[in-house]
Amino acid sequence: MEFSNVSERRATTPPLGVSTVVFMLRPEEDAEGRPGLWLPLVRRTREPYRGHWALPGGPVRGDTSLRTAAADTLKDTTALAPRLLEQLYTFGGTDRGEGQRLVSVVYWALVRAEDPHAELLQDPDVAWFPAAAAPGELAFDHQRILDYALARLRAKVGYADVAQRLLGETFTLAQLRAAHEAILDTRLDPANFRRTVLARGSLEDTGDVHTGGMGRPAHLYRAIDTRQQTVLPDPEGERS
Amino acid sequence: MEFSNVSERRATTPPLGVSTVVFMLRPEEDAEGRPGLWLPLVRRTREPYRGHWALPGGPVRGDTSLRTAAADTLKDTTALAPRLLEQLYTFGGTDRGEGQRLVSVVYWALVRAEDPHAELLQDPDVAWFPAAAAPGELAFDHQRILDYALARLRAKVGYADVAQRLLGETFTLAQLRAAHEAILDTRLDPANFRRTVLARGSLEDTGDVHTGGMGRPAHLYRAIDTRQQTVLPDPEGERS
DNA sequence: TAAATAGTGTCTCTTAGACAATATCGT
DNA sequence: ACGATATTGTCTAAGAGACACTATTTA
Repeated sequence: MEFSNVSERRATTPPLGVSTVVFMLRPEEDAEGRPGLWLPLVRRTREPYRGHWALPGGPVRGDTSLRTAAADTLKDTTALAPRLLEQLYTFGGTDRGEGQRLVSVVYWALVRAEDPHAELLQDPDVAWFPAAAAPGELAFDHQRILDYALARLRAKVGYADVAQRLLGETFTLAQLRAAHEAILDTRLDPANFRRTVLARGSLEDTGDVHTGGMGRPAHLYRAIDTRQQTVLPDPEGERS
Repeated sequence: MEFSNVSERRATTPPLGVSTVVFMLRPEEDAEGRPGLWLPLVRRTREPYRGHWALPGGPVRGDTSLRTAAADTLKDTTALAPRLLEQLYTFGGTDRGEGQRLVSVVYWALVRAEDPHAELLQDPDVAWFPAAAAPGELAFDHQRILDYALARLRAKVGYADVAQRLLGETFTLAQLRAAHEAILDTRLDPANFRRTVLARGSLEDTGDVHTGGMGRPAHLYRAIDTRQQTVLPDPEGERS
């Protein structure tokens, strides 16, 4: 962008980092037998906030885009490719905790619950936590960032086809509904949910059914990407 | 935020800048006698893109917040305090035009149409342009940024009380409707607009009427800030 | 008076939600 | 058969939009 108004640029450009709020649907049942939203956190090994949990992140180097930097830190922590990766907000207040100035471009991501747990549990400094009950006091302003990411996710799930990214290739409407319920922390009427989500036109009936469950078998659906976007896309998001 | 995963930070942190898309409602009538959306641009005096128009902006110094940096550049160009200043998006691709890498945190702002024109017109390198018809080829990726800002504004005017910030202390519903029409580039039904906007509960009838116009005098309304926010606020936005 | 704008009333259509009713599976 | 879940049907309430109608000013 270059600087249109100022003739000299001082050597005081603040350091720039990327952090990512990663959400995953943990299929293990919670108290009421329903899946829940979890996120990975990293324990800080240095001051400030040594020992506190923090969002995964890292510095931005001059030769990588912000989005790539976010994707890289995501791969480092979860070893998964994000099913959704969008920019959340850039935090650049002068006092975001313990003195030092840092500008953080924060992304949020959704990943599928496939295999990451094992290797993560080997590292005691990386762990998954319930999104609504982060452990103790998070480092810096990360609790506020997490709250904002959750609020954005909750808002977005109401009008965009987002929750599907938490699930596998095919899924029943009950599973998709469980994902919505985990995000919103409410119960949704199965009948109305079905109509609402089908009306969006982003689901395709595979014809197969999911048998083995409790009651009547449910049809399996697949996400189809609707090329005619109705919502504002991330301007630097993935091309397609 | 500090870096949780990476042990060393390279000295390659990209330079950081702020730019702002400023919208103003120009009361001078357009072809059909209606106000229009305008924005200020700055002519580049250096390479690259010398001579092209660009969004006003500047570097971020280590001791100012991003929001403050945006407000400062706004003051430099329009000499007005923004009635609304929100973060738009952070552009940080590796090739945003003509080589050099720059990360730009972009804000968008609304200002009232009061007095800025005079002093701006004295500077041939700062000028106002219709938002929908920016001059020639803008520098860098600024045309895309402008498009995105317009899209966001158009989306937001549908659910948030934003257009009022373009007007003065008191205004008629016809003036507010004209602002909406300028933003959306459509005509709105006066009757339905009245009901919709009054239902939001953010307007207060002053009791006074606006006389001197063509037909029946219209009541003057005032914006009241509804403390119970229903939309997601800018997380680093103004406290209140 | 006519023209113009402000403001009210009404009608239709769509959508969200509550909730009843039916369908089809495991046990 | 019974319990559980899937799926469909139906009813109501709220909101958006089209449009007729009334009210009050200037010319």
